[in-house]
Amino acid sequence: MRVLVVEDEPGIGRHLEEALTDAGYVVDRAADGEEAHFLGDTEPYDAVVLDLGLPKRDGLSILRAWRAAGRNFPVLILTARGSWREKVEGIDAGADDYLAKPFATEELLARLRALLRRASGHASPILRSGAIELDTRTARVTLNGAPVTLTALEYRILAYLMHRPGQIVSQSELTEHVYAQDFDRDSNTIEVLIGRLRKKLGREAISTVRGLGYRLSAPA
Amino acid sequence: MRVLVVEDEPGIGRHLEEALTDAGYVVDRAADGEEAHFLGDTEPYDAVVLDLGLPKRDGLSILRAWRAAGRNFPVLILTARGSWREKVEGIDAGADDYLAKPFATEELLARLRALLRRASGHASPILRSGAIELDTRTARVTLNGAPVTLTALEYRILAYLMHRPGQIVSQSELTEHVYAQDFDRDSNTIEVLIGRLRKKLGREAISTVRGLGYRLSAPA
DNA sequence: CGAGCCGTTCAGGTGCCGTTCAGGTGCCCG
DNA sequence: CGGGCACCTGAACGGCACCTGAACGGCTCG
Repeated sequence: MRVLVVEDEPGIGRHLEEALTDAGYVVDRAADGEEAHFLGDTEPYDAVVLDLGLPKRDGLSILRAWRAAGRNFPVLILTARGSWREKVEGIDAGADDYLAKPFATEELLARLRALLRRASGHASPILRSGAIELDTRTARVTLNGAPVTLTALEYRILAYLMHRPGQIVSQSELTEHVYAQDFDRDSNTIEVLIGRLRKKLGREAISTVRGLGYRLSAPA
Repeated sequence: MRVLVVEDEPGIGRHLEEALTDAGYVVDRAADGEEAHFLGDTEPYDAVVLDLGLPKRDGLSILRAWRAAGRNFPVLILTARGSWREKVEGIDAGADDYLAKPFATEELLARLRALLRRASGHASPILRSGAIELDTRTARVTLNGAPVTLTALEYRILAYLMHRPGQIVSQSELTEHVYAQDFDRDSNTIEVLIGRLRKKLGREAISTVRGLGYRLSAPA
């Protein structure tokens, strides 16, 4: 899952970046409004953490611009303590959740998980697909109840696929969501990793649709 | 386990701090309402001991604010003798237990252990994970019944891990809960201590999840 | 003041894993 | 039937996250 963090204050920003990276997300960071606007418009994020009160351009106006342009990733806004006016405006502008500063990092992680879950239409933090089960809270995967150990990248790829069960996911979509900006393109890393996932989860767990991409579970 | 003590009277405060530190907790201290509010909002405490009747800001309103913001660490409030009104209000505001002043230090420690235990979903004051057993009352650890002597920091790390069995705990999460505020970051102390724990408890007792953190007991 | 304990630092080592590469397989086209 | 393209696969590499042994230095206690 790839997340954009928009936060001008360096300290909080770095802290967020680290916490999210620790949690296994791919993180891009924007320190001012213009950069944020551009990145949110061009890169396919799975969620955005947006601080209001930025230099160069107000967070709310960026959010409205994104929504007007049809960008519909979930947005979690960070507001100053107790300023409920901002919360209301934020919700109206299209935010999905808000958190008052200062906040506990663990709470932000929990809410982010909830947003990602809701955005992909799941009710539970545990994703299931056939015999495969993935717990987004503990980053654990089991096959027929037996634990499977995955590497960090294998896990990210599987998690992305399981958020879109049955859908075809192209290789380029995968690389965009599993890596940060600027990633060398012509490489077959994804193919290798898909291969390793199949070895661990069973060949039929992931089917390939020639010319289009990959899909979870057999076409049957 | 990291605990916040909110107490304005210097004598009692120092006494509490010392007793809790002796018992192996990491203690932060707040002497007035504003500081307490801020710390509870920003730092990831495992429990809070909260005296009502503070300068600058009332304890109950702080508690309500924390709860409204979704902070759900267990809170033990200290009330004046026999003022059951405060107790009722405290429970309503989201306290988990109360203790009348003056109190016996032993009792406070016992109740705190109970709160921490409940918060992490354990029924017994004795935590078990495979062959390892940790008694939170006496701070004793045994491996296959044989006593193991741990240093203070080793014990804290192990206790935190055992409160979250099977979950991945990142290095930064460990430092946040095992040390007080402001701790020099780029250092490999945690790695060294994990290494020493493994030497005492068996290499497989703690498994490392590369890039994410550590976890108790092998995935098998 | 000296001894021992313990948390921390440092330097060097190890092994994992993301990546690359070379060659193979099977599908689709003519 | 043959060639080409998309994808697969086993092996190997190399960087970096993590490990480890040793030494340091602050602290407590006799």
